Amino acid sequence: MEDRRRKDTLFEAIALMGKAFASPRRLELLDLLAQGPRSVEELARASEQSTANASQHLQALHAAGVVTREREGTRVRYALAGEDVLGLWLALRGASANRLAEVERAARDYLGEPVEAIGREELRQRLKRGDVVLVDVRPEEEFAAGHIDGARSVPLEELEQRIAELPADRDIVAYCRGPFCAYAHEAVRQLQEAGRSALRLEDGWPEWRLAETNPDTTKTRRRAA
Amino acid sequence: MEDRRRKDTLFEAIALMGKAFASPRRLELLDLLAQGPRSVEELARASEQSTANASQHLQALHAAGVVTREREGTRVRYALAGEDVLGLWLALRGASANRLAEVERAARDYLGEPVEAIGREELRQRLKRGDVVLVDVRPEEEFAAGHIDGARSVPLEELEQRIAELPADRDIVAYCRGPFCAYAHEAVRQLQEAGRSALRLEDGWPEWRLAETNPDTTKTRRRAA
DNA sequence: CAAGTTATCAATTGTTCTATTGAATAGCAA
DNA sequence: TTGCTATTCAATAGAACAATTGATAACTTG
Repeated sequence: MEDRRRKDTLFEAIALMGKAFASPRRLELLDLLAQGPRSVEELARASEQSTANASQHLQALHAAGVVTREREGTRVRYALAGEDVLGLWLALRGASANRLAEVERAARDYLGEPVEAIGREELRQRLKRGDVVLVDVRPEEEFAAGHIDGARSVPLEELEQRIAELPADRDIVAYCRGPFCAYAHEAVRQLQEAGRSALRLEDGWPEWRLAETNPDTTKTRRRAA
Repeated sequence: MEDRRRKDTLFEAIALMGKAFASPRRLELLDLLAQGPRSVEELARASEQSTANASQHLQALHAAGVVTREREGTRVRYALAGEDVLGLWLALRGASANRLAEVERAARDYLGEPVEAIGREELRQRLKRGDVVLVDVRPEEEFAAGHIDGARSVPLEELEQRIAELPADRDIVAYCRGPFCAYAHEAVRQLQEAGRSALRLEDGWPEWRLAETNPDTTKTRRRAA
Protein backbone atom coordinates (compact mmCIF):
# COMPACT_ATOMS: atom_id res chain seq x y z
CA MET A 1 0.00 0.00 0.00
CA GLU A 2 1.13 3.46 -0.96
CA ASP A 3 -0.49 4.86 2.16
CA ARG A 4 1.67 2.76 4.40
CA ARG A 5 4.82 4.22 2.89
CA ARG A 6 3.54 7.74 3.42
CA LYS A 7 2.50 7.04 6.97
CA ASP A 8 5.93 5.58 7.65
CA THR A 9 7.69 8.66 6.33
CA LEU A 10 5.50 10.81 8.54
CA PHE A 11 6.39 8.90 11.70
CA GLU A 12 10.01 8.71 10.64
CA ALA A 13 10.06 12.47 10.36
CA ILE A 14 8.61 12.89 13.84
CA ALA A 15 11.12 10.38 15.16
CA LEU A 16 13.88 12.63 13.82
CA MET A 17 13.05 14.97 16.64
CA GLY A 18 12.49 12.13 19.07
CA LYS A 19 16.02 10.90 18.51
CA ALA A 20 17.33 14.25 19.66
CA PHE A 21 16.08 13.41 23.14
CA ALA A 22 17.54 9.92 23.22
CA SER A 23 21.06 10.72 24.39
CA PRO A 24 22.08 11.83 27.88
CA ARG A 25 24.75 14.15 26.54
CA ARG A 26 22.31 15.93 24.32
CA LEU A 27 19.82 16.25 27.14
CA GLU A 28 22.45 17.91 29.26
CA LEU A 29 23.17 20.36 26.47
CA LEU A 30 19.47 21.08 26.14
CA ASP A 31 19.19 21.65 29.84
CA LEU A 32 21.97 24.20 29.65
CA LEU A 33 20.45 25.87 26.61
CA ALA A 34 17.20 26.19 28.52
CA GLN A 35 19.04 28.78 30.61
CA GLY A 36 19.91 30.86 27.58
CA PRO A 37 21.99 30.89 24.39
CA ARG A 38 25.58 29.73 24.66
CA SER A 39 28.62 29.07 22.51
CA VAL A 40 29.91 25.60 21.74
CA GLU A 41 32.89 25.95 23.95
CA GLU A 42 30.96 27.16 26.95
CA LEU A 43 28.50 24.34 26.51
CA ALA A 44 31.27 21.81 26.21
CA ARG A 45 32.92 23.09 29.35
CA ALA A 46 29.73 23.27 31.36
CA SER A 47 28.82 19.73 30.38
CA GLU A 48 32.34 18.41 30.79
CA GLN A 49 32.81 16.92 27.37
CA SER A 50 35.23 17.57 24.51
CA THR A 51 34.45 20.47 22.21
CA ALA A 52 34.37 18.15 19.21
CA ASN A 53 31.85 15.92 20.88
CA ALA A 54 29.67 18.77 22.02
CA SER A 55 29.81 20.22 18.54
CA GLN A 56 28.60 16.99 17.03
CA HIS A 57 25.72 16.69 19.43
CA LEU A 58 24.79 20.30 18.84
CA GLN A 59 24.72 19.64 15.15
CA ALA A 60 22.46 16.69 15.74
CA LEU A 61 20.17 18.90 17.79
CA HIS A 62 20.22 21.45 15.03
CA ALA A 63 19.32 18.89 12.41
CA ALA A 64 16.44 17.79 14.62
CA GLY A 65 15.18 21.36 14.69
CA VAL A 66 15.41 21.82 18.43
CA VAL A 67 18.13 24.45 18.46
CA THR A 68 19.10 27.39 16.29
CA ARG A 69 22.64 28.29 15.36
CA GLU A 70 24.10 31.70 14.72
CA ARG A 71 27.62 32.64 13.86
CA GLU A 72 29.03 35.46 15.97
CA GLY A 73 32.51 36.28 14.84
CA THR A 74 34.74 33.43 15.72
CA ARG A 75 32.17 31.63 17.80
CA VAL A 76 28.82 29.99 17.18
CA ARG A 77 25.92 30.73 19.42
CA TYR A 78 23.36 27.98 19.89
CA ALA A 79 19.91 28.55 21.37
CA LEU A 80 16.71 26.63 21.94
CA ALA A 81 14.55 26.88 18.85
CA GLY A 82 11.47 28.08 20.69
CA GLU A 83 9.09 27.76 23.57
CA ASP A 84 7.53 24.66 22.17
CA VAL A 85 10.91 22.95 22.45
CA LEU A 86 11.41 24.20 25.99
CA GLY A 87 7.98 22.88 26.87
CA LEU A 88 8.83 19.57 25.30
CA TRP A 89 12.02 19.21 27.30
CA LEU A 90 10.26 20.08 30.52
CA ALA A 91 7.48 17.65 29.71
CA LEU A 92 9.97 14.87 29.11
CA ARG A 93 11.84 15.63 32.29
CA GLY A 94 8.61 15.76 34.24
CA ALA A 95 7.14 12.58 32.82
CA SER A 96 10.37 10.70 33.36
CA ALA A 97 10.43 11.84 36.97
CA ASN A 98 6.83 10.73 37.39
CA ARG A 99 7.16 7.37 35.73
CA LEU A 100 10.70 6.14 36.18
CA ALA A 101 11.95 5.14 39.57
CA GLU A 102 15.50 5.37 38.19
CA VAL A 103 15.08 9.10 37.69
CA GLU A 104 13.81 9.75 41.17
CA ARG A 105 16.60 7.68 42.62
CA ALA A 106 19.28 9.36 40.55
CA ALA A 107 17.89 12.76 41.44
CA ARG A 108 17.90 12.03 45.16
CA ASP A 109 21.40 10.74 44.83
CA TYR A 110 22.66 13.78 43.01
CA LEU A 111 20.81 16.43 44.98
CA GLY A 112 21.54 15.06 48.43
CA GLU A 113 19.45 15.77 51.49
CA PRO A 114 16.06 17.24 50.53
CA VAL A 115 15.61 20.91 51.24
CA GLU A 116 12.43 22.81 51.93
CA ALA A 117 10.92 24.27 48.76
CA ILE A 118 8.13 26.62 47.78
CA GLY A 119 6.15 26.77 44.54
CA ARG A 120 5.96 29.52 41.95
CA GLU A 121 2.63 30.85 43.06
CA GLU A 122 3.64 31.19 46.67
CA LEU A 123 6.87 32.88 45.71
CA ARG A 124 5.00 35.34 43.53
CA GLN A 125 2.77 36.33 46.43
CA ARG A 126 5.60 36.64 48.90
CA LEU A 127 7.57 38.74 46.45
CA LYS A 128 4.61 41.07 46.11
CA ARG A 129 4.45 41.41 49.87
CA GLY A 130 8.18 42.13 49.96
CA ASP A 131 8.42 39.26 52.32
CA VAL A 132 11.50 37.51 50.96
CA VAL A 133 14.86 38.07 49.33
CA LEU A 134 15.16 36.22 46.06
CA VAL A 135 18.62 35.02 45.10
CA ASP A 136 19.69 33.62 41.74
CA VAL A 137 22.62 31.31 42.42
CA ARG A 138 23.40 30.34 38.84
CA PRO A 139 26.59 31.47 37.11
CA GLU A 140 26.54 35.13 36.19
CA GLU A 141 26.13 34.62 32.41
CA GLU A 142 22.92 32.76 32.96
CA PHE A 143 21.54 35.46 35.19
CA ALA A 144 22.49 37.95 32.49
CA ALA A 145 20.63 35.93 29.86
CA GLY A 146 17.43 36.20 31.87
CA HIS A 147 16.19 35.91 35.43
CA ILE A 148 13.18 36.27 37.65
CA ASP A 149 12.14 39.86 38.15
CA GLY A 150 13.38 41.11 41.47
CA ALA A 151 16.10 38.51 41.94
CA ARG A 152 19.68 39.39 42.74
CA SER A 153 22.58 37.46 41.35
CA VAL A 154 24.82 35.68 43.81
CA PRO A 155 26.52 32.79 42.02
CA LEU A 156 26.93 29.79 44.26
CA GLU A 157 30.69 30.08 44.05
CA GLU A 158 30.63 33.48 45.69
CA LEU A 159 27.82 32.85 48.10
CA GLU A 160 29.95 31.95 51.08
CA GLN A 161 31.86 35.24 51.02
CA ARG A 162 28.84 37.33 50.25
CA ILE A 163 26.35 36.10 52.79
CA ALA A 164 26.70 39.33 54.73
CA GLU A 165 25.22 41.25 51.79
CA LEU A 166 21.90 39.54 52.30
CA PRO A 167 19.40 41.06 54.72
CA ALA A 168 19.03 38.99 57.85
CA ASP A 169 15.48 39.97 58.67
CA ARG A 170 13.74 38.08 55.90
CA ASP A 171 13.57 34.58 54.47
CA ILE A 172 15.94 33.95 51.60
CA VAL A 173 14.69 32.03 48.57
CA ALA A 174 17.31 30.58 46.24
CA TYR A 175 16.68 29.32 42.76
CA CYS A 176 18.78 27.94 39.92
CA ARG A 177 18.37 25.97 36.72
CA GLY A 178 15.50 23.77 37.71
CA PRO A 179 14.29 21.06 40.03
CA PHE A 180 17.24 18.79 39.21
CA CYS A 181 19.90 21.45 39.61
CA ALA A 182 21.99 21.14 42.73
CA TYR A 183 22.92 24.81 43.11
CA ALA A 184 19.85 25.96 45.01
CA HIS A 185 19.99 22.95 47.29
CA GLU A 186 23.59 23.66 48.09
CA ALA A 187 22.92 27.37 48.56
CA VAL A 188 20.15 26.73 51.04
CA ARG A 189 22.39 24.41 52.99
CA GLN A 190 25.15 27.01 53.15
CA LEU A 191 22.73 29.74 54.19
CA GLN A 192 21.21 27.62 56.92
CA GLU A 193 24.69 26.71 58.07
CA ALA A 194 25.26 30.45 58.47
CA GLY A 195 22.15 30.75 60.58
CA ARG A 196 19.91 32.23 57.92
CA SER A 197 16.36 31.16 57.22
CA ALA A 198 16.49 29.91 53.64
CA LEU A 199 14.51 27.75 51.26
CA ARG A 200 14.54 26.98 47.58
CA LEU A 201 12.18 27.58 44.71
CA GLU A 202 10.78 24.24 43.62
CA ASP A 203 11.84 24.74 40.03
CA GLY A 204 14.02 27.18 38.13
CA TRP A 205 14.22 30.02 35.71
CA PRO A 206 13.10 28.18 32.55
CA GLU A 207 9.90 26.99 34.20
CA TRP A 208 9.22 30.48 35.50
CA ARG A 209 9.73 32.00 32.10
CA LEU A 210 7.54 29.46 30.34
CA ALA A 211 4.82 29.88 32.95
CA GLU A 212 4.78 33.61 32.26
CA THR A 213 3.80 33.31 28.63
CA ASN A 214 2.06 30.01 28.94
CA PRO A 215 0.38 29.41 32.26
CA ASP A 216 -0.52 25.85 33.04
CA THR A 217 1.92 24.11 30.77
CA THR A 218 4.46 23.45 33.44
CA LYS A 219 2.27 22.39 36.28
CA THR A 220 4.22 19.98 38.38
CA ARG A 221 1.92 17.08 37.73
CA ARG A 222 2.41 14.21 40.11
CA ARG A 223 1.63 10.61 39.38
CA ALA A 224 -2.05 11.24 38.66
CA ALA A 225 -3.31 9.02 35.85
CA MET B 1 34.52 14.05 40.30
CA GLU B 2 31.87 12.01 42.02
CA ASP B 3 29.29 14.63 41.12
CA ARG B 4 29.86 14.12 37.45
CA ARG B 5 29.05 10.44 37.72
CA ARG B 6 25.82 11.20 39.55
CA LYS B 7 24.80 13.85 37.07
CA ASP B 8 25.48 11.41 34.26
CA THR B 9 23.27 8.76 35.81
CA LEU B 10 20.51 11.32 36.17
CA PHE B 11 20.59 12.32 32.53
CA GLU B 12 20.96 8.71 31.49
CA ALA B 13 17.81 7.89 33.40
CA ILE B 14 15.89 10.68 31.70
CA ALA B 15 17.23 9.53 28.34
CA LEU B 16 15.69 6.13 29.04
CA MET B 17 12.35 7.73 28.41
CA GLY B 18 13.70 9.82 25.56
CA LYS B 19 14.75 6.71 23.72
CA ALA B 20 11.16 5.51 23.76
CA PHE B 21 10.33 8.34 21.39
CA ALA B 22 13.21 7.69 19.01
CA SER B 23 11.68 5.03 16.82
CA PRO B 24 8.93 5.55 14.24
CA ARG B 25 7.31 2.21 15.01
CA ARG B 26 7.04 3.03 18.66
CA LEU B 27 5.60 6.44 17.90
CA GLU B 28 2.92 4.83 15.81
CA LEU B 29 2.07 2.51 18.67
CA LEU B 30 1.91 5.46 21.03
CA ASP B 31 -0.35 7.30 18.66
CA LEU B 32 -2.72 4.35 18.63
CA LEU B 33 -2.58 4.01 22.40
CA ALA B 34 -3.52 7.66 22.68
CA GLN B 35 -6.95 6.58 21.41
CA GLY B 36 -7.36 4.07 24.21
CA PRO B 37 -6.03 0.80 25.62
CA ARG B 38 -5.44 -2.04 23.16
CA SER B 39 -4.09 -5.56 23.02
CA VAL B 40 -0.80 -6.44 21.39
CA GLU B 41 -2.43 -8.09 18.45
CA GLU B 42 -4.77 -5.21 17.70
CA LEU B 43 -1.89 -2.80 17.91
CA ALA B 44 0.24 -4.94 15.64
CA ARG B 45 -2.54 -5.15 13.09
CA ALA B 46 -3.38 -1.47 13.22
CA SER B 47 0.26 -0.51 12.76
CA GLU B 48 0.91 -3.19 10.15
CA GLN B 49 3.82 -4.89 11.80
CA SER B 50 4.45 -8.40 13.07
CA THR B 51 3.11 -9.29 16.48
CA ALA B 52 6.56 -10.20 17.70
CA ASN B 53 7.91 -6.86 16.66
CA ALA B 54 5.03 -4.93 18.17
CA SER B 55 5.44 -6.90 21.36
CA GLN B 56 9.10 -5.98 21.60
CA HIS B 57 8.42 -2.33 21.04
CA LEU B 58 5.64 -2.38 23.59
CA GLN B 59 8.01 -3.92 26.07
CA ALA B 60 10.49 -1.17 25.35
CA LEU B 61 7.77 1.41 25.94
CA HIS B 62 6.86 -0.35 29.14
CA ALA B 63 10.45 -0.34 30.35
CA ALA B 64 10.56 3.37 29.59
CA GLY B 65 7.51 3.90 31.78
CA VAL B 66 5.31 5.34 29.07
CA VAL B 67 2.76 2.53 28.95
CA THR B 68 1.17 0.21 31.46
CA ARG B 69 0.53 -3.45 30.89
CA GLU B 70 -2.24 -5.60 32.22
CA ARG B 71 -2.92 -9.24 31.63
CA GLU B 72 -6.51 -10.04 30.68
CA GLY B 73 -6.90 -13.74 30.32
CA THR B 74 -5.01 -14.77 27.26
CA ARG B 75 -4.30 -11.27 26.06
CA VAL B 76 -2.32 -8.34 27.35
CA ARG B 77 -3.81 -4.89 27.38
CA TYR B 78 -1.43 -1.97 27.00
CA ALA B 79 -2.37 1.62 27.79
CA LEU B 80 -0.69 5.00 28.03
CA ALA B 81 0.76 5.42 31.49
CA GLY B 82 -0.92 8.77 32.14
CA GLU B 83 -1.83 12.21 30.98
CA ASP B 84 1.70 13.45 31.35
CA VAL B 85 2.76 10.92 28.74
CA LEU B 86 -0.07 11.89 26.44
CA GLY B 87 0.94 15.51 26.81
CA LEU B 88 4.52 14.61 26.07
CA TRP B 89 3.61 12.81 22.88
CA LEU B 90 1.45 15.68 21.71
CA ALA B 91 4.20 18.14 22.55
CA LEU B 92 6.70 16.16 20.51
CA ARG B 93 4.34 15.85 17.59
CA GLY B 94 3.56 19.55 17.76
CA ALA B 95 7.15 20.72 18.06
CA SER B 96 8.26 18.47 15.25
CA ALA B 97 5.51 19.88 13.04
CA ASN B 98 6.57 23.40 13.95
CA ARG B 99 10.29 22.92 13.49
CA LEU B 100 10.86 20.24 10.91
CA ALA B 101 9.98 20.88 7.30
CA GLU B 102 10.13 17.11 6.74
CA VAL B 103 7.17 16.61 9.01
CA GLU B 104 5.03 19.20 7.33
CA ARG B 105 5.90 17.79 3.96
CA ALA B 106 5.22 14.21 4.98
CA ALA B 107 1.93 15.25 6.54
CA ARG B 108 0.77 17.07 3.43
CA ASP B 109 1.77 14.07 1.39
CA TYR B 110 -0.10 11.65 3.54
CA LEU B 111 -3.23 13.71 4.16
CA GLY B 112 -3.75 14.87 0.60
CA GLU B 113 -5.65 18.00 -0.35
CA PRO B 114 -6.20 20.26 2.66
CA VAL B 115 -9.71 20.36 4.02
CA GLU B 116 -11.41 23.15 5.93
CA ALA B 117 -11.06 22.75 9.68
CA ILE B 118 -12.40 24.35 12.84
CA GLY B 119 -10.81 24.56 16.28
CA ARG B 120 -11.92 23.07 19.54
CA GLU B 121 -13.36 26.27 20.93
CA GLU B 122 -15.47 26.99 17.91
CA LEU B 123 -16.76 23.44 17.85
CA ARG B 124 -17.71 23.66 21.49
CA GLN B 125 -19.77 26.77 20.84
CA ARG B 126 -21.47 25.39 17.78
CA LEU B 127 -22.29 22.19 19.62
CA LYS B 128 -23.91 24.21 22.35
CA ARG B 129 -25.99 26.03 19.78
CA GLY B 130 -27.00 22.68 18.26
CA ASP B 131 -25.63 24.04 15.06
CA VAL B 132 -23.70 21.03 13.79
CA VAL B 133 -23.69 17.25 13.66
CA LEU B 134 -20.53 15.80 15.10
CA VAL B 135 -19.31 12.55 13.62
CA ASP B 136 -16.56 10.30 14.98
CA VAL B 137 -15.11 8.46 12.01
CA ARG B 138 -12.60 6.29 13.87
CA PRO B 139 -13.04 2.53 14.14
CA GLU B 140 -15.78 1.52 16.51
CA GLU B 141 -13.49 0.23 19.30
CA GLU B 142 -11.86 3.62 19.59
CA PHE B 143 -15.18 5.38 19.83
CA ALA B 144 -16.14 2.89 22.52
CA ALA B 145 -12.95 3.63 24.46
CA GLY B 146 -13.87 7.31 24.63
CA HIS B 147 -15.23 10.08 22.42
CA ILE B 148 -16.36 13.66 22.37
CA ASP B 149 -19.64 14.19 24.14
CA GLY B 150 -22.42 14.42 21.63
CA ALA B 151 -20.62 12.70 18.80
CA ARG B 152 -22.08 9.79 16.89
CA SER B 153 -19.94 6.96 15.63
CA VAL B 154 -19.78 6.42 11.90
CA PRO B 155 -16.54 4.61 11.10
CA LEU B 156 -15.02 5.80 7.87
CA GLU B 157 -15.50 2.37 6.35
CA GLU B 158 -19.26 2.59 6.71
CA LEU B 159 -19.64 6.26 5.96
CA GLU B 160 -20.46 5.91 2.29
CA GLN B 161 -23.46 3.66 2.94
CA ARG B 162 -24.65 5.61 5.93
CA ILE B 163 -24.59 9.15 4.67
CA ALA B 164 -28.39 9.18 4.52
CA GLU B 165 -28.51 8.80 8.31
CA LEU B 166 -27.00 12.22 8.73
CA PRO B 167 -29.29 15.26 8.82
CA ALA B 168 -28.95 17.37 5.70
CA ASP B 169 -29.91 20.68 7.26
CA ARG B 170 -26.76 21.24 9.29
CA ASP B 171 -23.00 21.33 8.85
CA ILE B 172 -21.27 18.05 9.57
CA VAL B 173 -18.03 18.08 11.56
CA ALA B 174 -15.88 14.97 11.37
CA TYR B 175 -13.03 14.12 13.70
CA CYS B 176 -10.65 11.22 14.18
CA ARG B 177 -7.36 10.43 15.88
CA GLY B 178 -5.67 13.77 15.51
CA PRO B 179 -4.33 16.36 13.10
CA PHE B 180 -2.21 13.80 11.27
CA CYS B 181 -4.93 11.19 10.92
CA ALA B 182 -6.34 10.85 7.43
CA TYR B 183 -9.80 9.60 8.37
CA ALA B 184 -11.46 12.95 8.96
CA HIS B 185 -9.94 14.39 5.82
CA GLU B 186 -11.24 11.50 3.81
CA ALA B 187 -14.64 11.67 5.48
CA VAL B 188 -15.06 15.34 4.67
CA ARG B 189 -14.16 14.67 1.05
CA GLN B 190 -16.73 11.92 0.81
CA LEU B 191 -19.40 14.03 2.45
CA GLN B 192 -18.75 16.96 0.16
CA GLU B 193 -18.81 14.59 -2.79
CA ALA B 194 -22.31 13.66 -1.65
CA GLY B 195 -23.32 17.29 -1.60
CA ARG B 196 -23.13 17.78 2.16
CA SER B 197 -21.56 20.73 3.89
CA ALA B 198 -18.78 19.20 5.92
CA LEU B 199 -15.58 20.19 7.68
CA ARG B 200 -13.15 18.58 10.07
CA LEU B 201 -12.10 19.24 13.62
CA GLU B 202 -8.54 20.53 13.57
CA ASP B 203 -7.34 17.86 15.96
CA GLY B 204 -8.74 14.68 17.45
CA TRP B 205 -10.06 12.91 20.48
CA PRO B 206 -6.84 12.75 22.53
CA GLU B 207 -6.32 16.50 22.29
CA TRP B 208 -9.95 17.11 23.24
CA ARG B 209 -9.68 14.86 26.24
CA LEU B 210 -6.44 16.38 27.44
CA ALA B 211 -7.84 19.88 27.00
CA GLU B 212 -10.76 18.97 29.24
CA THR B 213 -8.66 18.22 32.27
CA ASN B 214 -5.78 20.43 31.38
CA PRO B 215 -6.72 23.51 29.41
CA ASP B 216 -3.91 25.29 27.62
CA THR B 217 -1.50 22.41 27.36
CA THR B 218 -2.44 21.52 23.84
CA LYS B 219 -2.75 24.89 22.27
CA THR B 220 -1.81 24.59 18.65
CA ARG B 221 1.19 26.81 18.90
CA ARG B 222 2.52 27.97 15.58
CA ARG B 223 6.08 28.90 14.86
CA ALA B 224 6.24 31.65 17.46
CA ALA B 225 9.63 31.81 19.15
C1' DC C 1 49.45 38.06 6.40
C1' DA C 2 50.72 35.42 10.66
C1' DA C 3 49.18 33.66 14.98
C1' DG C 4 45.65 32.27 17.83
C1' DT C 5 40.90 31.04 18.82
C1' DT C 6 36.76 28.48 18.04
C1' DA C 7 34.27 25.24 15.63
C1' DT C 8 33.76 21.54 12.45
C1' DC C 9 35.14 17.46 9.69
C1' DA C 10 36.73 12.67 8.73
C1' DA C 11 37.96 8.27 9.98
C1' DT C 12 37.83 4.72 13.31
C1' DT C 13 36.23 1.67 16.91
C1' DG C 14 33.13 -0.29 19.91
C1' DT C 15 28.38 -0.32 21.20
C1' DT C 16 23.47 -0.27 20.94
C1' DC C 17 19.23 -0.67 18.24
C1' DT C 18 15.94 -2.86 14.93
C1' DA C 19 13.63 -6.41 12.42
C1' DT C 20 13.18 -11.17 11.46
C1' DT C 21 12.60 -15.81 12.29
C1' DG C 22 11.23 -19.76 14.74
C1' DA C 23 10.61 -21.72 19.18
C1' DA C 24 8.64 -21.43 23.87
C1' DT C 25 5.13 -20.15 27.34
C1' DA C 26 0.61 -18.75 29.57
C1' DG C 27 -4.00 -19.05 29.83
C1' DC C 28 -8.42 -20.94 28.13
C1' DA C 29 -11.78 -24.24 26.52
C1' DA C 30 -13.16 -28.66 25.27
C1' DT D 1 -4.96 -33.68 28.91
C1' DT D 2 -5.02 -31.69 24.32
C1' DG D 3 -5.30 -28.23 21.35
C1' DC D 4 -5.80 -23.25 20.47
C1' DT D 5 -4.70 -18.45 20.72
C1' DA D 6 -2.08 -14.51 22.26
C1' DT D 7 2.19 -13.11 23.76
C1' DT D 8 6.93 -13.36 24.72
C1' DC D 9 11.70 -15.12 24.26
C1' DA D 10 16.23 -16.10 21.98
C1' DA D 11 19.38 -15.77 18.42
C1' DT D 12 21.04 -13.37 14.63
C1' DA D 13 22.33 -10.14 11.07
C1' DG D 14 22.44 -5.63 9.53
C1' DA D 15 22.14 -0.67 10.47
C1' DA D 16 22.68 3.35 13.12
C1' DC D 17 24.98 5.73 16.91
C1' DA D 18 28.59 7.68 20.20
C1' DA D 19 33.12 8.90 21.58
C1' DT D 20 37.89 9.71 20.30
C1' DT D 21 41.57 11.43 17.80
C1' DG D 22 43.89 14.37 14.81
C1' DA D 23 43.39 17.37 10.93
C1' DT D 24 41.14 21.35 8.78
C1' DA D 25 38.44 25.52 8.18
C1' DA D 26 36.51 30.15 9.60
C1' DC D 27 37.32 34.34 11.86
C1' DT D 28 39.68 37.83 14.58
C1' DT D 29 43.44 40.43 16.07
C1' DG D 30 47.97 42.21 15.99
